Amino acid sequence: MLRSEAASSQHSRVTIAQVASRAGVSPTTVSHVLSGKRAVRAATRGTVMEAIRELGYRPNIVARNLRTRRSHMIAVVVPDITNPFYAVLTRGLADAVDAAGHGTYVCNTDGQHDRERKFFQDAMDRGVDGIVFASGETASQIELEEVDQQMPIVCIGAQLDHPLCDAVIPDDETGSRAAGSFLAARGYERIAMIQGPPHYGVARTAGFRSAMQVAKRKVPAERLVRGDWTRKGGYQAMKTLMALKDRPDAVFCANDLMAIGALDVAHELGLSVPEDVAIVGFDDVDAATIVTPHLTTVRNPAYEAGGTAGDLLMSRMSGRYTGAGRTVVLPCPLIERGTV
Amino acid sequence: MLRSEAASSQHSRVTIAQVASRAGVSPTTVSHVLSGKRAVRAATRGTVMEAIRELGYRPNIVARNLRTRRSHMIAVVVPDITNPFYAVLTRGLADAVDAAGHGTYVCNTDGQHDRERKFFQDAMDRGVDGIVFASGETASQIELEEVDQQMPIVCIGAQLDHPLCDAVIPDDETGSRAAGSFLAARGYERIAMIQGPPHYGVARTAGFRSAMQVAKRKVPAERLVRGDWTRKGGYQAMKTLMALKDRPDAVFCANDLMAIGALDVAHELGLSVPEDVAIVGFDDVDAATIVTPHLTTVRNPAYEAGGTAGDLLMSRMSGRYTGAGRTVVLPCPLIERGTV
DNA sequence: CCGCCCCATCAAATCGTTTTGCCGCAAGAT
DNA sequence: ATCTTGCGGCAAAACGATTTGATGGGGCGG
Repeated sequence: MLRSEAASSQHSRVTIAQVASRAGVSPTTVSHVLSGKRAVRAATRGTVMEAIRELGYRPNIVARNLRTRRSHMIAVVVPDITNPFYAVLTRGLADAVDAAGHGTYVCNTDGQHDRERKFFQDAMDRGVDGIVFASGETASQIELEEVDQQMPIVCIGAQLDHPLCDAVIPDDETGSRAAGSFLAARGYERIAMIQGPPHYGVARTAGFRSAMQVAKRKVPAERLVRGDWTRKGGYQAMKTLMALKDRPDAVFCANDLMAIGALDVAHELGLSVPEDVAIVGFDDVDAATIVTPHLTTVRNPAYEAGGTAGDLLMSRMSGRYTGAGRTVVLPCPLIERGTV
Repeated sequence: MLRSEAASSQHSRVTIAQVASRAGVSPTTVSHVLSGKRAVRAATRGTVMEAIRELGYRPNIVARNLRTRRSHMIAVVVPDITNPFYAVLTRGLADAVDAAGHGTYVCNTDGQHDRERKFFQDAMDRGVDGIVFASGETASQIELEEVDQQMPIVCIGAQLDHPLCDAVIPDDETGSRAAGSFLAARGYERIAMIQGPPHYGVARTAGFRSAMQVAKRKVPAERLVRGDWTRKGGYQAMKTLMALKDRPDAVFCANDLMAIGALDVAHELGLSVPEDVAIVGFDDVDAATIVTPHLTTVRNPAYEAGGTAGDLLMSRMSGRYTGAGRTVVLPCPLIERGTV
C-alpha cells in the first residue's frame, strides 16, 4: 500500500511543502489545487494530486484555521447532554451542520452561570465559527463581552440581548394553553399545575393560566406547586397536590420527568389514570411512551430546534444573512395519549 | 468597565504583541508570564498582568495549538448521542477531562463504517489530542492508517488492533452470566434470550449460554431469537417467543430497550410480570425504572466507562504512560428490581 | 513586429502563538 | 580584579497553512 511506504519514510505528518517539492511545484499551487481558488493547469493538477496520494497528505486544519480564521466548528452549550432533550437537540444541530463540514464541540454547564461563561469564552478562544446556546432560560443573564459581537450566536428557548443573536424558541405558551384547554374540554374541573422552579418555565405557566381563564376554571394558589424538573421533584409536588382536601382531578406538569414522578404517586396511591386523575406532561421525551399508560404531553421539538439553530448559524457564517437578530418560533403540538 | 474601553479602541482581537507593547516588554516575556515556563521578575509580571487586564487580552488558542501541537481537545466517536448509553458515556468522559482543560468534540456515526472513518480522519486533521472510540463492536473493523500510530486512542466495548490503543470493556459476559444464573436460581425453567443482531453482543450471548450450561437448562434453538437493539425489535422478538408452543417463562434481553419492547408484549398479552414471565434486561438505562414493574437488569457502567477512557487517554497524552495497550474491564452488576 | 492581456505559477507576507539561543548585568566565589 | 553563575529579558525562528502581488510566457489583435 502506498500509504505505508510514505509513512515509513516520514515519521511525522506530511506538509504541503513536501507535496509541493515532490510534485515539483510551489506550495501555492498545491493550495490552489486543493481550494480551487485559482486556475491550475490540468496537467499540473494531475501531478499534484498524484503527489498528494502518494504521500498521503492531509491538510493540517489547525494551521488552516489560524490563517483563514474559520474553524468549521460550532459549539453547543447545554446544561447536560445526558438530558434527552438536549441530546436530541444536539443531534439535530449536528445533522444540520455536518453536511457543510462543520463539527460540533459540546459543553455541559449543569446550568451554572460561571460554567456557561467559561465555556462561552473557551469556545470563542478556540475560534469556533458560531455558538448555539441552549442553557434554558438562564440565557438572558449572560452578559456578552464587546469582543463577542462578531460571533454568530443562536439561542434556544430564550432571547439573548445581543444584536447579532438569533433565537429559536419553542412556543411553550401556546403548547401549554393547548394542554390546559384540552383538560378543560374533557370536563376536568379541579385542574392543577406542577410548575418549574421560580423564574423558570414562565411561558408554560402563562399558557396554562390563560387557558384556565378562558375555560373559566378557578386555580387557587394551592393548586400551583413547584418542582425542580426532576422525576423526584414531580413526585414530591404531586404528593402535596394529592393531599389537598379538594383533590385536583387533573394535573398539568411543566415537563415530562415531573409528570412521570406524578404518575408514580398516582400508582402508589392506587389512583387510576386518567379516571381518578388526568396527567399531561411537556416535552415528549422517549420515556413518555414507556410509562403506563402512555403520557399525554406537549411535544417540544428538540431535533427541529437544533436543526433550525444550525441553519440560522450557517446563514450568518456564510455571510448570506447579516441583519438583525431573527426569532423563529416552533410549534409545540399536543400529543394525545393515555393519561387524560 | 475597562473591557469595553479596550474593545472600542480595537475592533478585532487583542494579540500578545499588543499586550507586550503596552507593557513595554517583548511578546516572549508576556508568554512567559502566562505559561510560567521561565522566571519573570515580580514587578514585570505585575505590569504585564495589568496590561492584559486593561486590554482584555485572551490568547488565541488556534495559534497556540499550531505551535504546541496540542489542542486540549479530545474527540469522542459514538453511534448516536441520542442513545442514553452514549450520552452518559460522553458525559463521563467530559467530566473526567474537563478538569484538565480538555474539551470534547463529538461525532455521530450511526454505526456506519464510512462515517467512522471520516470522523476519525476529521478528528486527527483537527489535531485532537486523543480519540475515544465507542462505536460498539464494529471497532475491530476499522483499519487505522500508519500515521495514526502516534495518536492516543481508547476504545470502549471492544479491542482495537493498534499498538497504542487502550480498551475499556464492560464485562458483558460475566454480567450476562449473572443474569442467567439468577433466573435459573429463581427456579425458571424455560429460559429464552433475545440477542442482538448477528455478530453483535456475542459476549452477552456467551455469558448467558454459559450460565444455562452450569444451571443445566437446555435452550433449544427456537428460544434464541434476535432483535435489532430497539424497542420495536424487542417487541417483535418477544412476539415470536410468546407464540412458541412451549412458551418460555423467562426472557433475558441483550439490552434494556428490547426488554422494554418485551414488556410491551407481556402487557399486551395480559401476562403478568414476573409471575407469568420474567424479564431481565441489560444496560440499566433511565427508562428501566420508568416501566412498570421496574426492570431487573444488568448495569452497563456508561459513566464510569467514559471516565476511565478519559483517564487512560490523559495518562498517555501527558506522557505519563507510554507502554502497550492496556485493557480495563468494568464489572456489570446485576440490579434486582421488579421483573423477575 | 509590437503591444496587450490572460493564464499559470511563484515568492513572500501573514495568522498569533511558543520556544530557543543569546546577551547583559549583578552577585558571589576565587 | 577576574571568573563563574544565574537571572531576566529579547530577537528570531518555528508551526503549516492561505493569500496577494508579481512575473514569465504564450496567444492574439492591430
